[in-house]
Amino acid sequence: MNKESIKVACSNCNLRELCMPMGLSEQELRRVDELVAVRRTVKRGASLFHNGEKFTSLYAIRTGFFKTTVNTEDGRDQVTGFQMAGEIIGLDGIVNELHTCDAIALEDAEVCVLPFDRIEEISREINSLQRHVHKIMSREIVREHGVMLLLGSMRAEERLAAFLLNLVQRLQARGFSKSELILRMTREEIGSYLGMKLETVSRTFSKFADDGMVEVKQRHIHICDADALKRIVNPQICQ
Amino acid sequence: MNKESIKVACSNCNLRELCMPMGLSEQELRRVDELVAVRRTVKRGASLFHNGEKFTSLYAIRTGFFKTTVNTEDGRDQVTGFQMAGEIIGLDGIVNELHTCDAIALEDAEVCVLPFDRIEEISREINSLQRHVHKIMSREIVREHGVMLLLGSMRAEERLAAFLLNLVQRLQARGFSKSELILRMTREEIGSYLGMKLETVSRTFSKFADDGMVEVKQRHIHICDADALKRIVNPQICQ
DNA sequence: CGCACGGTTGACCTGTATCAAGCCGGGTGG
DNA sequence: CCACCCGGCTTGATACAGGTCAACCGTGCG
Repeated sequence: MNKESIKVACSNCNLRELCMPMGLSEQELRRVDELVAVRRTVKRGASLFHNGEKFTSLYAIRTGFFKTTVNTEDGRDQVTGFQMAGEIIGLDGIVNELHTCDAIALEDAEVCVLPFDRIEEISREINSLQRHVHKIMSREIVREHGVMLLLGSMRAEERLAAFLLNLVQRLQARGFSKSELILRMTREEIGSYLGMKLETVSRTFSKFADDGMVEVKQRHIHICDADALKRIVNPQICQ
Repeated sequence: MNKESIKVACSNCNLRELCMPMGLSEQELRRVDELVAVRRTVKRGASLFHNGEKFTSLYAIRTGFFKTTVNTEDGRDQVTGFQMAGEIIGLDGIVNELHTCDAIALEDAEVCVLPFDRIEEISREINSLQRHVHKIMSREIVREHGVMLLLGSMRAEERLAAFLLNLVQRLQARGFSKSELILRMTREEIGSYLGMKLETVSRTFSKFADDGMVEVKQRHIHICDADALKRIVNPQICQ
């Protein structure tokens, strides 16, 4: 476990518009800067927190890429999400002050540690921060509704197409290409997230490639025809 | 849409320990009582809110039983949860100030309307209420992780067994029998929630009945052997 | 009473899992 | 620097859980 005490300021972080509410005054910004205690680096493959660990803080991802997984006592496990820069992890820990999932870095990562009692304290004073915290939690609930829809009612091709479109859309919002991406996770992790086996993930990639929708070269994905993928997810609408 | 203005007090509601934080002072309790504007009754089959409607309030269920569903433009829909007395619905609406799912009453119901800006206002003053709101949202996130695990990695029998055990456990917490229950939803709604077809739900019920684990008579379910159900969900642990 | 909706059951089909073999590419050690 | 190894990926053959389609039943309501 690697902890470093690099003091940082949200006020001049380039991810601010992802983590923080808009339209704070100078004074409020300074108040929020106090919130971020330290940054912490997490090496690829290491965990940010584990199921059962005491919850104290949320984490804002500055760089890197994470997966979160829940696991049953009998060894089954399920990837519940993939998180990238600007996203917040750890919300699951609030209820029982224990984390209920593992957060594992899929590449070397750096996170801002946000002690939760400080968040609560400051959000009592700054209304827009309070609202922001509520929105972040609500957004996570809505995201999970989407995953439930995917797992409950889509077939393999639809799931993978939806997954790729979602990833590329989030990357695009961060200034990356909307047609080129590098997967940070294995086929098995994708499969776990999408409720399918790694072989099925692989076959479905191959099928998409055969149909000329994507080019797949290991973890390098080029999306040639995003509309075709959209039509797979939602056949009715896209003619 | 049925709206009634019955003024009520949380402070002497018998569901208080489900909706409200513990250990409030007299004065705080009075403050919280101001929160609940009105109650609203919802007839069986009617909606409390719809996808796309403006979000203003959360709802605490006083009596009755709801389902929430998300739907795609192309007509697919997915039940994301079943809610009973003491539970809070509407959290999905906070992010975009629009509801993103439908809440439908499965039997005549009564809810307390909790205007969200009042919740935010009062939770700035009462720390334990603030913490309580955060916990409710976090609990919903954790619940959905559980559903993702179910949908992503369990087989039909495991899903239905987990579903029954969850329902009966929540009913028991409300003072009902731990072996007897009446399903408020159709086989199709159960199937949607569990990511399986209604025929499979029906067959799986029949199989459980053949194996002597439950007695099924339409929507009346008697759980004869809860341990056997637990063993289905989690074979490793329960020998 | 009869209709309609929800539920059950059967026969058959298909999508995905499973099992197995082989490939590719990157990192390590000689 | 090259050879080897190993983890991750692909592909094929086969199996099976659950989906689909269809017929029928039961029950509660108008």
